[in-house]
Amino acid sequence: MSPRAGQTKKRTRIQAINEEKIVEAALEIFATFGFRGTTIDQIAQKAEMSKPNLLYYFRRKEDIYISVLRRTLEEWLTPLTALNPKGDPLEEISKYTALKLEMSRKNPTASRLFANEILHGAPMIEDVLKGSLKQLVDEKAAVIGNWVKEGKLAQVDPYHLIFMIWATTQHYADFKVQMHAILGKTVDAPDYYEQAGTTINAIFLEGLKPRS
Amino acid sequence: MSPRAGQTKKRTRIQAINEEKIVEAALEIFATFGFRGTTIDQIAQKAEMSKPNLLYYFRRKEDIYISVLRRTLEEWLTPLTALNPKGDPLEEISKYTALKLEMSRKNPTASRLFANEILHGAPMIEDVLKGSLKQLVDEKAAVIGNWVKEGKLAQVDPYHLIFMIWATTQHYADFKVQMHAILGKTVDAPDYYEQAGTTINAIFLEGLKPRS
DNA sequence: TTATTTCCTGACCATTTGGTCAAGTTAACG
DNA sequence: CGTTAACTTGACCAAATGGTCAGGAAATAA
Repeated sequence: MSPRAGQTKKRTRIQAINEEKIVEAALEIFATFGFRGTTIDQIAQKAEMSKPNLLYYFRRKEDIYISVLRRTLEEWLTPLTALNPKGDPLEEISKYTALKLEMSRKNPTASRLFANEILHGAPMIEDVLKGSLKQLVDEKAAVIGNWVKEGKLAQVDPYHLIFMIWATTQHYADFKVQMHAILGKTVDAPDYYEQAGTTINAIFLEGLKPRS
Repeated sequence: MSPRAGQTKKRTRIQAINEEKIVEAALEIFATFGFRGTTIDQIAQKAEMSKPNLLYYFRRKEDIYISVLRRTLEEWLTPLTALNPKGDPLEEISKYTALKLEMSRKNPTASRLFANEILHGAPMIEDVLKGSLKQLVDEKAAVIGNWVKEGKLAQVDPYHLIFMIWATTQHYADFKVQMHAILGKTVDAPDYYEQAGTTINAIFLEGLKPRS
């Protein structure tokens, strides 16, 4: 019988190994070529496995994609969870921003996969977005809203602020190619992300107005 | 003989009309499904034209795509051109940001098309990015750099600032679906983009630190 | 009007690709 | 060791899709 990945049916050793191999290979391919642009053969090849064998673990291409997406999404949202209502507001936001930027640097593939899905209307994860994601964001937006009310932050809309942080940091993963084209090899320099972080942080905290 | 779109061969009346119809239809389809995800049939249907007829004007799918991309890219970069070295720095940047946000609102399709291309490695427009785009950005980054030197702006890296502006504003087009999922119907509210603009501007100018 | 060029279409083709299946191989377990 | 269940594969299929082509319809020019 087929193992039906994702079920709780007592996974075999080989099953665990192979599913892991497939999902890992699929992440990179999907992120690069998108869902339609990816062929099962490509994934199979990268996972060092025959196509029928791959399809033994995941019955449909869509199943692999969803599996990869869910795993990525989970990882992707972790930093926001860490935003601490009891911490210092400016510091918390700085930390969160730095963490997101760090993720864009270390795992741009995940960011691109996610961006691609959203860009195409998020057909596979609409429910997650409207469910757990919305819930988490609502919660953290409330925290930020309180900080604003208490006068610990400038008067800004919490949701738009969160969007701004996402946009700014993920841009370094999603639009890497463009940055590379504009800046030349600088992008690979070790201090590139450091400089990005400094600039982002400066603007988020102090804004562009010069202080004398 | 085939008309070979893009050539300077004395375009007929019908040719002009149909090429326009095709490119316009293609923009929306490509932006929604990506290059690989789009079928010629889809474009033909949207352009109210048979597939062979469409292929009479554009020999290959790629030709349509490139045509759409180039046209979009050009429009997309116009606002940056308007950044005036002799204007007031903060005002110029505010204006530019507002303009980009406005474009994201009015023409999200173009933004998504572009984002999609970059995300997939920009295989078709690498030369443009490294050419005219780089040139333009270099020029404007120098302008901003001067403002910083003159003490009219806070100490920030001009390139990263430009990236931040792009990221923040385009996010409203590219990640619209996600925002919609999180905020509910609010996204369609008339004051939604106004609120976005206010927040973005406030942060870019003043930062998050509360001022008493 | 007539000749010529441009435009348009149905039918067709080759390739790609998601997915199946019967049969063989390997691992696990008693 | 033997039996059973899990795993693997080559061969195959149907549908989708990019693209061609010969010939007909419509403009346009003479």
